[in-house]
Amino acid sequence: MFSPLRPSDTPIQTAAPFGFTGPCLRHARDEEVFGEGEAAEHVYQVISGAVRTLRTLRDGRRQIDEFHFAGDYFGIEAGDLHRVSAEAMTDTTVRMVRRAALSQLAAKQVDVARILFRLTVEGLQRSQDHVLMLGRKTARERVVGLLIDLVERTGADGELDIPMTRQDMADYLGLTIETVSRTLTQLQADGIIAIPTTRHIVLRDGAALRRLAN
Amino acid sequence: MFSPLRPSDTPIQTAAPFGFTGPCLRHARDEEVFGEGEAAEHVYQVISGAVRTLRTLRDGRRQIDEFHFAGDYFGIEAGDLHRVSAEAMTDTTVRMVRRAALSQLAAKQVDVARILFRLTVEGLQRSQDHVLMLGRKTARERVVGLLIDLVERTGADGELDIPMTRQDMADYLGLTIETVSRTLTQLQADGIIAIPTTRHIVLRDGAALRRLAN
DNA sequence: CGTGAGTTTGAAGGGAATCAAGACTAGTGG
DNA sequence: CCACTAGTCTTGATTCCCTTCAAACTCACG
Repeated sequence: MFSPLRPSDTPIQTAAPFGFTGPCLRHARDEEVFGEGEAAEHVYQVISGAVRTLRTLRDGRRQIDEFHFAGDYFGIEAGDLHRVSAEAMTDTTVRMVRRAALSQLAAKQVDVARILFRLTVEGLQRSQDHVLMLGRKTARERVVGLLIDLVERTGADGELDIPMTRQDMADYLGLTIETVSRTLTQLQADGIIAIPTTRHIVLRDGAALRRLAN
Repeated sequence: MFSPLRPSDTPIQTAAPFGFTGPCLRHARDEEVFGEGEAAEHVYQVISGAVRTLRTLRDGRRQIDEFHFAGDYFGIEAGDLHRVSAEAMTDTTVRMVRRAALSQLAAKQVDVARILFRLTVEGLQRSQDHVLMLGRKTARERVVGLLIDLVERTGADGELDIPMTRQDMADYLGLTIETVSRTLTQLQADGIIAIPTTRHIVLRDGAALRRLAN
């Protein structure tokens, strides 16, 4: 899955929050934004669409690190290389901000540095939540946790339009696709959620859901 | 993480790197340094000994987020409250740096801000490794991964003096104490490690270990 | 309609958890 | 110096949640 940059992907300059600027790039579904091991010369922000960052073991086992939605930043690294790869989950637009420029800006403007720092610490805390989930929660608790997280980040009124496949959910939750599917079916049978279509989930009983999340 | 690690009994003391200063406090084994939910007014550095940061679910399930050794920082938060608790694993000395002071310092000195940022990003990357391990690795791979991590951070020449209990290892690896014990026994039977005493492990075959780690 | 990727469902198996003793170890006090 | 003790660790037997293997189903799209 390489990313051929089509001529139609004309970069658009737009005003970014906090003065972060850079060209915007479109990526088709499943296209790679950057790959594990590549030079980390940019930081990215999702303008529209959704991105997954992930790591892969040599034998193909895949772990999704994080889902990124409109407004979210990704691709921040300590070293020179990307340690995860990033792929568009749907047709997606991302802004690229040159890392060198960003670090210069942060050196001059304290508020920029502060914002970057806060974004990173928040990422760390999300990762810590992820660790707790993968280390100590049951399949049901994990699936419920993801649903709650998604509705808080992207959901309108308990309605979820899910951009990821069941496989993505499984690879984020440290489960198999079958277990994710079965768990969702069970939650529907319990009347806690409804699944009108595979990519659309309605949270019918938020309180019960939160009780199951732990 | 970052720290060039000395043996745990060598105090770094007086000259704190980068001018981070603050009083040093001693904590006995299993004593709490700070608790989940408490106000996060300090950032901490391990001077000697070892600290675990962890989260606990209401029903008692425990997940250790990270082990911190001499030189390592912990307790950095985005919000006002600590989201993990921290406990001394052995008799430990930690330096407390006032958060407000640190943030003022970072505002004035770019290099301080940069170092803080790098520490945080490295913490994030360690957490991402942890996620991959918990989400997609087998019990054996997890135990081996921990051993390798420990020897790289604290080990002298393939010799490990382990400050944590089997329960700590289990709670870090998302396993039970029995599984950790069985796995270590098996690794010893395979001639890959030796366990002269419970708290002392010798890595006899580093290459084989790395092969098993994935 | 066909076609295939994605999803669901079923049956069987396995890796780690749980339950249950026992063995070790360090610390304590006689 | 050595029994005593509590905490920790190891080992064994069994169970169970999730995985694996397999097949059928759904639905968007040519």
